[in-house]
Amino acid sequence: MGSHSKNKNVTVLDVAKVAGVSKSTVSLVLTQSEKVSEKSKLKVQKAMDEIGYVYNRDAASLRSRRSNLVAIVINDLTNPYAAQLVVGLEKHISEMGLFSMIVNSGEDVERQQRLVRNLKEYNVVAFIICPAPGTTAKWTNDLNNQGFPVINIMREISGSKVPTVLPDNVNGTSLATQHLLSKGFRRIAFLGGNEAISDYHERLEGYVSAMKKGKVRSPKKYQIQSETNRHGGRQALEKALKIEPDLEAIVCFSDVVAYGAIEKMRELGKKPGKEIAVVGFDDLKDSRLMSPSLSSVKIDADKIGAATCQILKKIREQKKPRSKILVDIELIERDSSQ
Amino acid sequence: MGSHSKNKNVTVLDVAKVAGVSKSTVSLVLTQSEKVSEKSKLKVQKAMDEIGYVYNRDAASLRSRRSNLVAIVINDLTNPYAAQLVVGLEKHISEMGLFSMIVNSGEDVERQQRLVRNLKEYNVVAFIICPAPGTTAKWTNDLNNQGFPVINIMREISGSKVPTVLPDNVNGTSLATQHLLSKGFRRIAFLGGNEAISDYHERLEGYVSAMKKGKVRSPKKYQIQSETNRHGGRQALEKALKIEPDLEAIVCFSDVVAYGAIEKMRELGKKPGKEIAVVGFDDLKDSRLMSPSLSSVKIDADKIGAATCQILKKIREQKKPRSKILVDIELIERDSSQ
DNA sequence: ATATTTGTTTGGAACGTTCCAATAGCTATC
DNA sequence: GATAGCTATTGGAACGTTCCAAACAAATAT
Repeated sequence: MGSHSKNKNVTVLDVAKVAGVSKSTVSLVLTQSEKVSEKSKLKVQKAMDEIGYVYNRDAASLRSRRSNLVAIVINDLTNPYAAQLVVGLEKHISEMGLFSMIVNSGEDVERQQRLVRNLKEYNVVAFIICPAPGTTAKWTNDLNNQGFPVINIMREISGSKVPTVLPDNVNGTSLATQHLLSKGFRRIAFLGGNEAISDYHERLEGYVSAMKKGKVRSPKKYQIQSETNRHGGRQALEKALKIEPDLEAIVCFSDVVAYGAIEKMRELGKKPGKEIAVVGFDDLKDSRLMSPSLSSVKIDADKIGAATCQILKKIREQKKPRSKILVDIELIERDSSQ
Repeated sequence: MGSHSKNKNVTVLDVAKVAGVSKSTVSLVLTQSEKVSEKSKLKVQKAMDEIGYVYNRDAASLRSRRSNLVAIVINDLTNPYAAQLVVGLEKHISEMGLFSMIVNSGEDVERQQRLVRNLKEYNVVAFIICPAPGTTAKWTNDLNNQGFPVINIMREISGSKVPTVLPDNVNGTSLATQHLLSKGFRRIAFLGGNEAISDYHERLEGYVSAMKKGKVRSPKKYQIQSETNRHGGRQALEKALKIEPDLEAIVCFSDVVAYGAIEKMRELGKKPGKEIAVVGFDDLKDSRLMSPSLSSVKIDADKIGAATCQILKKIREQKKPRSKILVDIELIERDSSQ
């Protein structure tokens, strides 16, 4: 039966006493200083194990005026790509010796604002934000000017001065569209997404420019907006088929939208990949394994994480980071677009 | 142009000076004490706005020996139900005036251990853990005895003394199976899940007992384990049809497994809901909107969150919490099982 | 008028760490 | 053998808050 009491904590002083050194030496060990002898280091570590010492980050952070917390403010945890992204970010952040504080804005600007206000109180190293729709440049800039480094990811805020990490959206849908054109498809629609988010405009632009470059007719009505979830995909496909019964292929705003569209095709008796070719965006884990396997534009969450941490490193070194990193994408051709 | 400097922070002393009160009074306002006059309170709040004061939780937490952080250690953020669960938990936790620290073990015990070791350093109020397979009772008990309250959710650890919140798994699959039996199906298989996790055993038990109660043959070979993702569902269904070509219905370990199974059916030319009835578990948001809409056993993430916080409240009040809360489930009948 | 109660406000100490400047213990140099 | 130049170690102060016991102010009771 262990002790439930929290009356008296084990502190560096206790460690110091047991190890036979001063508290300062213990502190040097804790901060992994170079200038502590191997002998002292071992003594201290042994003492810590022995008496069950737990480092108190509150005290450390208070005194040193820097924490090891990085805030990740994600737009929607229940979106599978967002979840994948968080995992990728977390990995790189922890490799930097930092700890991620993940919060979910749920695409709600006010909630986002509230969360960030709270997170400031923890003295976080930086805010990594995938901004909710409606986030203003002023807000991100103000936050930055208050001394909190901000990095925007996935979505761009026009006028914002904070460094931003983005996938090469334009190139992504452009490659996807070119791929479909090269397979001989002509009546190609763009499904899903909505104007409130910057990536919609970029992905749409890639599609439009590729169609133009291919000299293929692409009327406005081929651009069908929807919610960026499965249900949105279903609705968008239904609408698309009403507008263009001879639809040959679709470029989707995201894999999730593609999933919905494929479901709807089946419901309407159209064979996905056979009668209507499909390319998604994100390349979720499931896309490789479904049937037909889904062609998709892969955004490597690991690369996004790496790029974000590259900026984070610069910031910690007090150097000026690159203001924008475009992470390259890759078109993965699978059965849904043959 | 704001100041980038962090040389000198604005503290309670500055607020006190501006408000014309003592730092102690400012502190009382910050901790929302009853015994500060309305007049002082307003003066202090005005002063805080005026000079842009940011509360320093490190200092507060250090002095008061209690933080407002609750650790949520989730098994797999990329699992859609887990993400939904986190959102439900977060809501209730924030309603208690606490802040969630979400970390992802990725079903890896060692990573889980490392994360918890780190989180201890933040002096968290409690650990809410959906334990990775392989988590031992000793580990959770030790953690608890060290003075860190632990609450297990979704998965039970036999021999563990920590309070646990679970959905009524047995009843869930039992209802699902009874429902299929009442529709006249007889050759009903149980698909997905694996023995490393406690909920598998419970869900399997519900199915087995309902089949027995219905006096319907249910050989061991009707129980087909798999990974608990989409791909696992696909494989499980394929295997099931090899073993029993005249399969009439399936009870799935989770909705995600059901999604995979449904995909595979389509690939093999079997109509889900028409030729093979399907019931899932979790009731993900998508399940309502897909086609055919998926019957499922709903675990209300909000209820799990509420039950967990009920325990958390008891713990904070130093009272003994209930050692186990069984959250009721609900069978949602939709088109996939008519 | 004085004593008592009630309710607010207050300065000093404390939380557990890191920072800093000073010191001690070396070794190498002259 | 004295001095300089390292390197490793050290005690005291500081970070910004809350706790505590004491002081004060206002209202009520005697």
